[in-house]
Amino acid sequence: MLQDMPTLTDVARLAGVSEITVSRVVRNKGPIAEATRSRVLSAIETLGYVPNRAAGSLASSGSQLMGVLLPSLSNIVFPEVLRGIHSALAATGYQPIIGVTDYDPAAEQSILSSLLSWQPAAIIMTGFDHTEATRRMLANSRVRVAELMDIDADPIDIAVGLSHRKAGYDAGRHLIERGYSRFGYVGHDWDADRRARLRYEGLCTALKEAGLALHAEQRFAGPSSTIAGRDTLAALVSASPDVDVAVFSNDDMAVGGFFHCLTAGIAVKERLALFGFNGLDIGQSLPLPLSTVRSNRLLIGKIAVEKLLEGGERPAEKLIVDTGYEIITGATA
Amino acid sequence: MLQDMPTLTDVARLAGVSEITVSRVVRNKGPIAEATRSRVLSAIETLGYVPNRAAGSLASSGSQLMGVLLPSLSNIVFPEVLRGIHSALAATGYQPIIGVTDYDPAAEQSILSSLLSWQPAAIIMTGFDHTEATRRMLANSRVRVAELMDIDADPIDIAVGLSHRKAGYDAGRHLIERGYSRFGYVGHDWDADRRARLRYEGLCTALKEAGLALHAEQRFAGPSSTIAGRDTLAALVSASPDVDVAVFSNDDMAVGGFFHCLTAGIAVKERLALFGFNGLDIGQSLPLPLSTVRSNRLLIGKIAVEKLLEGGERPAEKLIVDTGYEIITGATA
DNA sequence: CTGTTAGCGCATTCAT
DNA sequence: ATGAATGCGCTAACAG
Repeated sequence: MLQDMPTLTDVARLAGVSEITVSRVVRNKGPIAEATRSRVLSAIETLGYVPNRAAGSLASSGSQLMGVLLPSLSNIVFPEVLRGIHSALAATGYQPIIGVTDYDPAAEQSILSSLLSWQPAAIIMTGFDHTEATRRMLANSRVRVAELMDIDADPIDIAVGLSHRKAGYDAGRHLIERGYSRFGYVGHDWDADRRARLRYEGLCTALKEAGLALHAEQRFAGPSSTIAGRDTLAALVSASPDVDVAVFSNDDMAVGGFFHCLTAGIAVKERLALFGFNGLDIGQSLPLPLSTVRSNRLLIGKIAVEKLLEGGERPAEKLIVDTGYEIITGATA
Repeated sequence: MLQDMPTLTDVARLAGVSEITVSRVVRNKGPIAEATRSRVLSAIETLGYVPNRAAGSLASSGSQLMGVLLPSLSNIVFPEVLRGIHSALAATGYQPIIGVTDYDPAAEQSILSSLLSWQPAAIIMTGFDHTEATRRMLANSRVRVAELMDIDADPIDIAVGLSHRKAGYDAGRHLIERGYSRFGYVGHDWDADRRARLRYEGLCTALKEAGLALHAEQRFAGPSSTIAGRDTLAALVSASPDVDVAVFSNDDMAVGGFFHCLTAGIAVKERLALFGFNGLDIGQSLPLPLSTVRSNRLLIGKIAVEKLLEGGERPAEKLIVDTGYEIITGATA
């Protein structure tokens, strides 16, 4: 869509040097005499030259693009990961080129192919749920790949995240130690959100080990949201009024649950304890800070970028980075 | 970073046709016999061919990329705009390539130059606050540009958004009609967020016209957040206990204010009314749905893409699309 | 420290 | 409906 923009050749002519010299100045590569450099720089300035990266990318068979595949932008968690990615990228001159899969492996596959066609330096994906074709494309292209959020499975190359199963387990232990025994679970659709399910499984394991079991359970048949959490807790409480703690699939749901308690006049913690997952700001700004587990979304994005850019070729060894988590005691449990 | 990936030539050889025929099949362009098409398609399949868009872009001097410049990813509003952009793009085969400016025009300029180097089909930016160099680059490149969120100034090409000044004014009128008279304003840093300031100005105009003025005012010296809203309202109320309505710079701040009222035992609406801006889900899921103004973030992103892709060349006429807003009466004012 | 040569993979002419 | 020739703007590899 551009037009007769100035090219390397124009800059070179004006500066009285060869094209490759201009190229070197632009990329800060190779030794350049200060005098030439500044001559070139001023030529660039006066012409308003903007390099054409398509050409550069073609010539060097590589790009300064990093492909990012996110399942969704509706869940605040992924913009936060993207923010971490962006913060690590900012210093480097790389740009993220993003696609949204809507939790659909087939969509992921088609978007991946379209991202790969830009010869990205690396690919960042979410989770381990890929089609066979996706795996093949990744294998053929040999780009480095990071799979984020989760470390409960075997990665293609690099995994950065936390063990959701273990986080769920530890949350269960924590609550059991605090004396709760009649557990309710308030969840959302986990066909899409596989990690919520892993936390659920971890929780159940902890209960079983303590000779307990889930006392009640309600799952909203859609994505998580404050409103879903509010309504689903209402349903849970009306079906099983005697639960003493509600564990939510995440903080959004838990904040909604908190609102329900306010409305229904349920004394939070005294009569019903609430526990979330993620450690979002909104939960911590509640009149009673939410008891939850802090996951490090920014860090996950940041580390993924660092690790991807660190090495050159994809090594034989797979890499798993555990960004950990931390139980926030809070005031709701 | 790729390696010996198959190219058009390989596909052509395997299918027994010329390169250009393969190219035509890939791009669905020009007349192709069904027989050849399927032969080519299966060759593509067996080789696992992925087109190289850098080459395509170079040859055709255009790309299927849309540059998106966002001021921030921390404020939920911008991921939502991005979601609108993405939803409109999804059908088209375009990919967004994004940059985050942190509200800094100089950063915007450098990121823009880096985005332009990919020969994007169009550019989406936020607001009207650009450096001179930015304007020059945009003029030279001749790409179509949409400036989002705001329509209170003269756009380069297309503006999509709403009049924040008018929204602030209407909010003021609405509250005055409901009988409030001792207005407090709870804001955040508006050096960055120019639109918050426009709303503030609109509010002040409405007050002045009614023979009123702001009774009290507190501005948090940082970005908006629930916690900032909570603490800043606390400061406002302690300095001026007699305000009867608090107008917040946005919903995040207002939700924080609501939490403060809960904690401090202030009867919302009876003793102190609360009013926000944006119409976020979180505000509407409060025990008392927040009184606020709905801005249409998804729509803004969506329309921007549609308008950008609609025409070919940049026309002489500038285009301004008002996506409007709507006062949500809610229950907090 | 700087220049020469040769192509990267594809799309745009214009033919056939 | 298909093909041949040419070049997009840049960089790798080697010289010098």
